[in-house]
Amino acid sequence: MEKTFEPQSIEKQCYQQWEDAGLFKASGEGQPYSILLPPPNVTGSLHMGHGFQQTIMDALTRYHRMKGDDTLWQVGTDHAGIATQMVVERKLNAEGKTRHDLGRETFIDKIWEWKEQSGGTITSQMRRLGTSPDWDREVFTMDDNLSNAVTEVFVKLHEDGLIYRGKRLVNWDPVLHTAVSDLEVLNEEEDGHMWHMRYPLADGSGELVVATTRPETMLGDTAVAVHPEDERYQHVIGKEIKLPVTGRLIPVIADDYVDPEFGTGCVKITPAHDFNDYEMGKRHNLPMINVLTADARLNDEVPEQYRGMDRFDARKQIVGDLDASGHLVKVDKHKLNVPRGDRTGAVIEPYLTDQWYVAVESLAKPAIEAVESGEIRFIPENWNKTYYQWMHNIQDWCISRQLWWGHRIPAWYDNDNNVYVGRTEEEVRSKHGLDASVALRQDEDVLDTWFSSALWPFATMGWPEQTPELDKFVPSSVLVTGFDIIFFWVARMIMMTKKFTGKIPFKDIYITGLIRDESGDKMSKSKGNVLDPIDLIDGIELDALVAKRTSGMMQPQLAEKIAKRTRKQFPDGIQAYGTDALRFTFVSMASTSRDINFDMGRVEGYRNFCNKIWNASRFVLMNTEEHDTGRDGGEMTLSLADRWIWAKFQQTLKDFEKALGDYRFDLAAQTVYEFTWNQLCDWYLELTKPVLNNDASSDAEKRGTRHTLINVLEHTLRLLHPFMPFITEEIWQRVMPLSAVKTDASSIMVQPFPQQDAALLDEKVLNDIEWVKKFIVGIRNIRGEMDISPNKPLNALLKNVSDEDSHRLDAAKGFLDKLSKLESVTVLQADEKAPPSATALVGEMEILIPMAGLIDKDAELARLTKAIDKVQKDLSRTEGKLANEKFVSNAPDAVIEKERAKLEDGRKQMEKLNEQVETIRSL
RNA sequence: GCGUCUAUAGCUCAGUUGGUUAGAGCGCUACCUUGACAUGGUAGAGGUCCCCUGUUCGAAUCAGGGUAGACGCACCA
Repeated sequence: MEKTFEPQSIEKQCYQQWEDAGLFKASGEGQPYSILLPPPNVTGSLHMGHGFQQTIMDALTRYHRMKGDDTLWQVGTDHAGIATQMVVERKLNAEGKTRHDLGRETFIDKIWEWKEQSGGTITSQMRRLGTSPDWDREVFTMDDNLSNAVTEVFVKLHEDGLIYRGKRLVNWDPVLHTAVSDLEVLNEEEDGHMWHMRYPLADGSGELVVATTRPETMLGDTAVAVHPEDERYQHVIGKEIKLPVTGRLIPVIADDYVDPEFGTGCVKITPAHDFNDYEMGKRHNLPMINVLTADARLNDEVPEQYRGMDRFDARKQIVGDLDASGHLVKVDKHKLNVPRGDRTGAVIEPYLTDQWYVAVESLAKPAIEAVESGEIRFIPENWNKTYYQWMHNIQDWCISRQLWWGHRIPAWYDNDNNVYVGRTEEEVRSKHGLDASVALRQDEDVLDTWFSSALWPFATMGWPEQTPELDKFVPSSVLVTGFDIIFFWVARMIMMTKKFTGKIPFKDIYITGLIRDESGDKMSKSKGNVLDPIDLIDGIELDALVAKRTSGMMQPQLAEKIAKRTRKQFPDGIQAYGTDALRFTFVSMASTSRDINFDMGRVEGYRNFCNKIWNASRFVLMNTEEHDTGRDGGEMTLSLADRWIWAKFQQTLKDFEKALGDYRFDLAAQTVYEFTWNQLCDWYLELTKPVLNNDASSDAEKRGTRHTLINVLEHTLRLLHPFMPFITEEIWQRVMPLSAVKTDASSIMVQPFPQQDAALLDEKVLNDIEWVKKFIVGIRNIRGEMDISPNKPLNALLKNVSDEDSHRLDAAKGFLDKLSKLESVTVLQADEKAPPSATALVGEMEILIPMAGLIDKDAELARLTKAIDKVQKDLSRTEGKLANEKFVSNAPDAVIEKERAKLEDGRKQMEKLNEQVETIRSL
């Protein structure tokens, strides 16, 4: 094996072999276990969030596959209507064209072209990450079978009266020229103004002052409202206002909605351009005057001088005109929430249009119950509150989009605008008896992307066909996703899957945190703090990284700052850490917290961990290759250390599986890291040396230790495999032939996961080695603090040796001599006097290292004083507790027992330490 | 306005139903090229567990109230 681990040399080849061998497919045997990949944007590329979540999904998939489950990770991509259309449109714009220049058909062809060209990016990046979904089942939301499912669902919901078409106020994105759902609108507080305007009464008897943040909407005002009990305005209710600028007459109405305390207590009402006003308009049968065009210019409903003006230009103009005519009272600065489209950032306008809606109330009910009953479980649990809050207040879902890229709505209109819904035009014609003489045209709109995503759990399994997969893999075992799409996606999947299959879509919903940069900022292009998972795997030169972060920016003026920051943070670019290190970093960061600050230091640490595994394996192979490892039998004697490492392995395995069951990947990672590095490498490998490098060891002893070495490593590789697939595969291929494993299988990934075996968890052995460790550490400690070279052999004297100590000493003598470099160990008799020494305590046994010529008196005194302080501190606490009668009478016996033992222990230690101090002082 | 979350070492984070000497990684200090590994080893330093009050024999952990921050939903023109 190479001296250092070089991931890039093995990963790609390894993956290819797995995929070629068809190892990612469900086995068809065992309990079904399945995970749905949240379909990424087909033309997107992998970001840290994907890397994070997919690593988790892959770890679960690999784990369950090894456990023998019938494991399917269903993969696929999403057409991402708005996002994809925007990308292609932007490319067109760069050529000086718009989609309208091309026309619908040609434009859609262009998008398909773009999909062909860049559609493989994210799936090939997933392969770099080592993910193991069943690629043969990969689907795309616009594939025929998924599109059929979409149509089927639309038609059925329409038949059930749960999809309807209606003219309503919607959130309109004037850049995209489409309606968007409530969820796609972000409200942010921004600085704005409040304009106070004077509205004269038509009869000349006075005026009312109204205030607005959007003065241009006054052109569409159809009333002024006051509170019905507002004494100031009783006399004007029912009178008419002569609307400035337009001269239109509008009524003064009374409505509870008006807050008399706010402003003047008079509100201008614009039903066609404000959601609250719209409701009031309906209550009072007010006319609804739409004054805007689709791109938010003023339309022909307004006085001529404003027609065709952009809404914000018109705002200035109108304010100016009102001022000039004396209708402007004042302008105040005002903070307000501005609704913006989540894709475009454009200010959203409430806009009166015909759209398709899903009536969600009846769908929401079973979806809420599924979570309330515990059938579906959120992890962490508190997310169900977020879910309930939204579901209990859910509004009908506007599903039509005035886009071209997506599933076209299966509805047709005749020339009288009668609407017919059906799977095809033929079906519509035959169902409604419309012959060829009736011209039909299909609805121009497409469906919200999330409409098709909502069907993911069953559409990917072949629905509406009744397939075996539908039976087996619905519900799936766990959904791994971010909290940002609980409403967009998770809730809607639950509703749709319940409605169309009667089943829940998944049992567990594991909500991951959001990956942020090292200081907690969201990673974004404009902040220039984005990390590409592939760059962490392969490494990237500084210049290339800077170029990447500063190219294609929406705000090029930020480029310089970003370049500077990047050069400062990564003066040497980013090293190639390899996939396994990155994956281990991801799992180790997956705690319950909502934000995860990505720390490069962790990746480096886990790269070192990979290297550690690599080198430990080199050691094992060096000592087992061309040796008898007992693979084919032969007498074996296991050393204390051999039995101990198996016990430790079992402990680790148990903790690991518990953590994984709780979705605590961080704890699972920590457990295996601690075992591998601190137990296996730091102790066990060292403890094999006294056996293997000792001519006095018997063949059976050597065979036993070699057998343990190779097989514990083999087990550890399988334990680590779900998190670190590549390095474990690479090493396993060399280790397996020496181990007890006899298999035809070509890969570790289809080996069984290690089995828990309580019989190996030998408490006595665990305690014995703890004693050995304490012994060795005690001596190392003396060396460290006394400045005695680690190489200098020492003679140790032992005092106060119990029978147990004595047994342990016999069993572990070889370990002790070697690991703490002892020339001799002498047990002192009870009455024997010891020479002045440095001391370490192992329980009650004293290790004495005679000081003659070695040890500095003051240093030893200082060391002892420190030890005494520590013990004393503890002792006083314990004494205090036990002296407290309330403690003794209230605390559980076990706790009291523990404290008593501690007290006794502490006292004995104190005694020994004090004796030592006396001895040293008397020198 | 309603709801959720966070605060522990210089940094990034763990800490199970209340009982630990409050831990890990990175960083820091000293020593060590010992035949797996300097991407390493050994030993160490480093904490007012955000603040206050309470419950309790006992609180990082539970309750109440603050402070600072993050987020979601709904919003008064």
